[in-house]
Amino acid sequence: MRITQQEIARLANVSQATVSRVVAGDPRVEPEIRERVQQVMRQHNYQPDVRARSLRTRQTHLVGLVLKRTPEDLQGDPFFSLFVSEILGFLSSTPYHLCVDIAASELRQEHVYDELLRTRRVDGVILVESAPSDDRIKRLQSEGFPFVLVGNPGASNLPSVDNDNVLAGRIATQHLIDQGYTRIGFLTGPEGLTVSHDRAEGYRQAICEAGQEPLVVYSDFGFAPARAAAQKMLATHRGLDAMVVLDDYMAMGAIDAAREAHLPIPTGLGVVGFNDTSLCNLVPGGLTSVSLNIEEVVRQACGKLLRIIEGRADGEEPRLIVPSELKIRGSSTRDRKAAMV
Amino acid sequence: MRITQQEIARLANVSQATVSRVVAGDPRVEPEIRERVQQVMRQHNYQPDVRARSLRTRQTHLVGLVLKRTPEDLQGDPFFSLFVSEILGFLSSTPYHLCVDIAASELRQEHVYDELLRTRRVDGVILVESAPSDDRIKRLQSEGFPFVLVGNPGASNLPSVDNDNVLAGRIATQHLIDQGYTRIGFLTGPEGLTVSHDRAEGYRQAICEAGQEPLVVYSDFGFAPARAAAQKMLATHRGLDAMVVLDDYMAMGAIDAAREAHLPIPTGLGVVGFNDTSLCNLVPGGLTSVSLNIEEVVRQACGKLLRIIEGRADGEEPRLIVPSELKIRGSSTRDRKAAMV
DNA sequence: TTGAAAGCGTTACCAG
DNA sequence: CTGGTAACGCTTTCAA
Repeated sequence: MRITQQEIARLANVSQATVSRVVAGDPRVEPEIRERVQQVMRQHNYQPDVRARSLRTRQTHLVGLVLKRTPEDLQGDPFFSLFVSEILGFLSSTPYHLCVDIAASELRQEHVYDELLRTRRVDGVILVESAPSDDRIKRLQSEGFPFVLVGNPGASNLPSVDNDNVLAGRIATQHLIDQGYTRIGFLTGPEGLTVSHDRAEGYRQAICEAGQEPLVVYSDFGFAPARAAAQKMLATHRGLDAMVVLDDYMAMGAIDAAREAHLPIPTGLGVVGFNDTSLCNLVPGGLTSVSLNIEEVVRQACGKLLRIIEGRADGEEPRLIVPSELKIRGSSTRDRKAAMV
Repeated sequence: MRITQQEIARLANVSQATVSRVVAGDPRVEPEIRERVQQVMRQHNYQPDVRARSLRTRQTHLVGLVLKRTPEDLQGDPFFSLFVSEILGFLSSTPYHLCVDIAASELRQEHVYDELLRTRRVDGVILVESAPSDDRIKRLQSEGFPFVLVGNPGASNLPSVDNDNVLAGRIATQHLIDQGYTRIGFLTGPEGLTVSHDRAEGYRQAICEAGQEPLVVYSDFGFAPARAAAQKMLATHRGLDAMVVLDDYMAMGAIDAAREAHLPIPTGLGVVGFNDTSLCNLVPGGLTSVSLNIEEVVRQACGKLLRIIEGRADGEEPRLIVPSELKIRGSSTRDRKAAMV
């Protein structure tokens, strides 16, 4: 059994309360006594039991991240790595830790929700990829549980950090129009997700302003589904000469489909992705991508969550928008003629 | 404040002890009473406070994963996604959760170690990429703290799940030899890591048996460092016609370096990676890779850890080896002549 | 400045 | 089968 304050107290000939004060750095302790207690603590390598402390202080110093995807969907997705590693980086300079959970099915969602929040396992949660009508959000709100949304401001005024996805979709599309592409499709994610919808909306705006015909195709996340969807798009719509794709990973799928269809990139097919992940440098000439500054988004989201948890988020504007930025590479620049395949 | 057993007891006109029994599913409760209590619990959506429970039972149902890399190193690395998502998948069917931490510097390591283990925040830890002489391991052992090593059996008899990395290195190398490559280099990870060393050892064995000259180059993890190292290798050793690379992600860097050096793959340069990640399908013709069956490794490691935590690992063989398997694709098959670049 | 003691919400033991 | 009660290890009043 681990050594307790009680033990330390006995060994240092003081009361357990005094040991607690020394641990807490309470100034109301005679320097001499403090020294004696610290000595004993060091000697026995004492560390306070975080479970007992949690029970008293009602804080676990744990933040939860609940992912809605299946393990399979997560596997090769660099967005996930980026997201998690950025959270870890942020938290490593705070007293908080990260508790990750995965809950693909509705049933699991419910369960994880209960297990994480209602049992008070974590102090707050970061939610990603939640639909605007997400049930969890209502429950979170009604329970007054600290949370922050990433990527889904929706219409309401919930604490969230997001990109202007409509604008991001616009930027990507406008860039392709400016490069002279005339039949531009949009390959997006599953229906019902705000990201999918918003970026498609921006795409529509730009396309319509340019007097072109919009074409939006929904697909599941991931390389293979995107590839299949892109194959179908290319087969069905022969004139297609460019694609905006919901994320870089899916864009890799589209690029693979183009190769199979013997369409050189960017001359035969222009491609723009989102997230500006490390995947972009993996395709010859590079993949043009709209950087959403995820690092910044995550940092802001974590900061906001901790402030909410600690009650320091008083007059703070709940919604925050982090600007996007187009990173132009070979996959969309016709003049460069950086052929691949 | 969340509702407690005390409250439930009052509302159901029973003692708090009885409520506890109902929660625990103790059979020694009058069915009628049980029903009444459950009714009240449902009504108020009662969930036991995990912090109080942890304090009593001395179990947090949390397993820790401590990563030694920096957030930057983690970013685009699909091995990390794979690893974590597999753990999550496994744990989601158990009552355990995952607590991830990152600790790049020695100082942080020490700190995270204390914070996670000595404070009893988690029930056990999964260690990856630890050097064989890792200080943490000794401490873990002397404290009797449950842990399992992944990827580093070293010489000792610690609980671990691993691949036979020497064999994996051999397989990869032998394959290139069989394909007729005659000047094969090995681009490995940082020095001092068992994986780096073991795979290089297998490489050396195969190379020497074939009467070729070994060439091992160390590099940091990640795309960019690997690319830089590969560039240097290709510049310094002109005859080089194939490379075994420590992981797929780094192999992507090597492939990029080859493209810059105008070496077509696989005719100009044969490449074999490790891990068989989704990256392999991202290069035209595919990247040949030694699958380490990470999914299986992770599953075994998690299972073993939980057994150790729960004291069910009695006579169990501590070390476990999961077999590797070569996945042949275009990047190493000369006959196919699937040129890229 | 220090100590005694009251919880925090459970589990588990011991009587009845 | 049920209720009372003592921990679990800590923080935080309240007196001294």
